[in-house]
Amino acid sequence: MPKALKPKQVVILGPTSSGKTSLALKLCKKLGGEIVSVDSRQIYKYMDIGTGKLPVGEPFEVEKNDGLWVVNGVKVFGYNLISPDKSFSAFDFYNFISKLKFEKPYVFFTGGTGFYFDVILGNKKVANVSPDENLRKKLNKLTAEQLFLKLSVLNKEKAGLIDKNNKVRLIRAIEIETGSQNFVEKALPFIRPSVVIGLKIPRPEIYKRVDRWVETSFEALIEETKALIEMGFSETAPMKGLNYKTAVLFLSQKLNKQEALERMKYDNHKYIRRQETYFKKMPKVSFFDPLKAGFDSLMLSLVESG
RNA sequence: GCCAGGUUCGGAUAGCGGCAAUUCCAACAGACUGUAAAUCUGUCGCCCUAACGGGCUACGAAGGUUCGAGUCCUUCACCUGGCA
Repeated sequence: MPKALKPKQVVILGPTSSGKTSLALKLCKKLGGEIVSVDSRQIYKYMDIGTGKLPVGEPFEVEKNDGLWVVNGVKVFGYNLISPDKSFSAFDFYNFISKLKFEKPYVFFTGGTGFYFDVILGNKKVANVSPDENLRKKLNKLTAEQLFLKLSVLNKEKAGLIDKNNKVRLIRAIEIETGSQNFVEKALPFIRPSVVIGLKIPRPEIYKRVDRWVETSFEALIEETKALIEMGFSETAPMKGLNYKTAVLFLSQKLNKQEALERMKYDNHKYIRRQETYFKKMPKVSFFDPLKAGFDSLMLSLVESG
């Protein structure tokens, strides 16, 4: 067994279809490295196609284990952690990666979930109050207005800052206030990357790329969704998210193929925009366009010197 | 040829005398402190103003009625359905 190395940490973030995984795999091959997927959907088992666990168009040799895939000999942590009916939070993700052991000189944290990055980088504070499903269910019956009122009574200051229309936010805020007497909110910095690479492709180009992905993955996605429904996961949260929700509508014949493809493309465009908005304000990110000439060698030298 | 229905902001749709005009999609901008591929917000004819606001141009075309017209009337053009 090699000694526990302190690997060099590199963050690669970018919207869907920007080529994060391809880049990370290339760099791992060249430099010796492992990958941690920072992605709130790739954690689910049985959801490989729709969450884009592997870049399309290239053949891969893959060994799939829970929590660890080996892709062309490169370890990828963070895939297949749980089944789609289980809930998983940013905090759970933090716990998962804080237990990982690395054996290579480099580790690439690559993904598209900005919030997860913020938590593991320590950019965002988290409170030590666990989710309370019963409370959430109860609160969910109230209107946003009622929730806001409730929060105002509990913590006026927080109520002043919160988005009054966002029930999800309001419920969590109330949960924190009522959940525990002595909660603390603290940042949990886990990684200190030497470089933070942001992938950014001009809109028309990246839209074209996802569109192509949607077209080529559609049939496989439908098969995957069918299997998920057969396993009894149709009512789970990830099935109501990007791509899968549209696949479900197609399978129940609420949309025809043309409509489903269009819907899926638009949803992905929207998602890309939301990701870009998030990444834009994250500190210390250097953005690069992977479509520009010399990108691969630029990345190589950046990572080595960083 | 006759009868009926339609033509509205990139697409679809509401509107039945006070309208720069509804809603959805697209597009664009943004929020996010244990659901984050989720959830939520704003803008969306042109021009001026820091803002309240103001000006201009617009609902197939041309006329008309009216203080005032997507909205009513007339004619024309195009599309759709029924009868010939």
